[in-house]
Amino acid sequence: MTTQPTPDRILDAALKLISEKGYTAATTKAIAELAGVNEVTIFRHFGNKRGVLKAIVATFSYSPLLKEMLQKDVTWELETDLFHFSMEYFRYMMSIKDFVMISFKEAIQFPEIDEEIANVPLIIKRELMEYFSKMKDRGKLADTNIEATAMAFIALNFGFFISRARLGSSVSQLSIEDLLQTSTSIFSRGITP
Amino acid sequence: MTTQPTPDRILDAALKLISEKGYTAATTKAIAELAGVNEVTIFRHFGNKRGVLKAIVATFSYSPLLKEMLQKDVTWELETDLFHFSMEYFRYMMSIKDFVMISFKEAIQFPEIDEEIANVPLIIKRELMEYFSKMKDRGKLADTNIEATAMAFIALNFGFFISRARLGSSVSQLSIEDLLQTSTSIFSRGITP
DNA sequence: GTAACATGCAAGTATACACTTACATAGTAA
DNA sequence: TTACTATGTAAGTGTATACTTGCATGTTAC
Repeated sequence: MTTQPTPDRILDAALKLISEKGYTAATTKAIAELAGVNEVTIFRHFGNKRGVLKAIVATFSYSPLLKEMLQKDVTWELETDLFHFSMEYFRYMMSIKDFVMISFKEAIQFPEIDEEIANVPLIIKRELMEYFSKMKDRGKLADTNIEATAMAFIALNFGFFISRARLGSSVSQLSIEDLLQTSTSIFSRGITP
Repeated sequence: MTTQPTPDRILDAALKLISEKGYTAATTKAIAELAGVNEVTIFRHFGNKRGVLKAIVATFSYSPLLKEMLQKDVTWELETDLFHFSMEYFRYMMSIKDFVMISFKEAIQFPEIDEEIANVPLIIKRELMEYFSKMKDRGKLADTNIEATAMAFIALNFGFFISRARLGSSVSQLSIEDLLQTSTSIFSRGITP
């Protein structure tokens, strides 16, 4: 059994507690306890509490991974691509779920976090619009406003993610796969010429 | 100029500060200052800080208003109804925006709030499913899974609301009306037989 | 073996916070 | 007037929090 290095354990614990309780309510004492280290160790590594948050933000900083992910495996078959995109998007967002939750809680007090998260939909919007443009050129897309179409698709997937992340499956027992299957089917039908 | 009664002013100030900073970071001192009252007055009215939150939750308690709103002005013309629904939903959510934000921040620490908010999609889902069922009977709906369809439509609208509430129009300059027009058009096209 | 380093432990400081108490004051109702 | 109610003011209490300091201990690198 390999133990994680101390700073990592601290960041993991902080991520969990801050995403659950918010920055102010997540005390350094509780973070230290959860990480299994002494409270002073936190200050030795990160200077002060804010330094811990800054380190968390740094680990989530925008990576080209997202853009890459979106461009991978394109088949130029509308429903296939939209479903694939939705699944990838959902997986990606779930992987940064705790960070998204922090950004919801601390957006006003820590604008740096907000910027980091607000970037995601912007990147996705650009990629989607490019994809839709090309599909239009190929005659595979009805004559709709491309930006609005992209925004609608983003809203749809974002909505699914937030519902699951916040409410779990209490609203609907259906699996994400089923839900995304249906939604992308409806959506692609709605924008097919 | 009529001044609001003291308890109301306190609740308004608390709603604003807690929705911005979260429960722990919104101090009673700051709430009192914003409300223009003395700090002790808060405790005289609400006992303790938690009492303030409880009072806020009470004012947002589920009213039959939402259900009523959803059943009003149904024309049994798919696109018209969906657009009307989306606009009403958006307006309603915006009116309780601060409360939704609090529920995002304090869900784990105050389950009562969570229940209150988690109710909204449940009610809407039920109403939407009933509407879709009837549309199916009238032969105006393609043969899709009704629950998944309702969930997709909810996710779509929820996504738009959260985007606006959190990110404003930084992601897209298009007006909500335009966005909802496009999205409902796509959606209704996608589920029309 | 020894020096450097990371961590634990114990104790402490200053501050901010929720909340209390006692008293003064102004407005309202009988 | 009198009595009551709502609020302000001033002063305080106990606690929790972020953060510091000094010293002990164990591990690693050479």
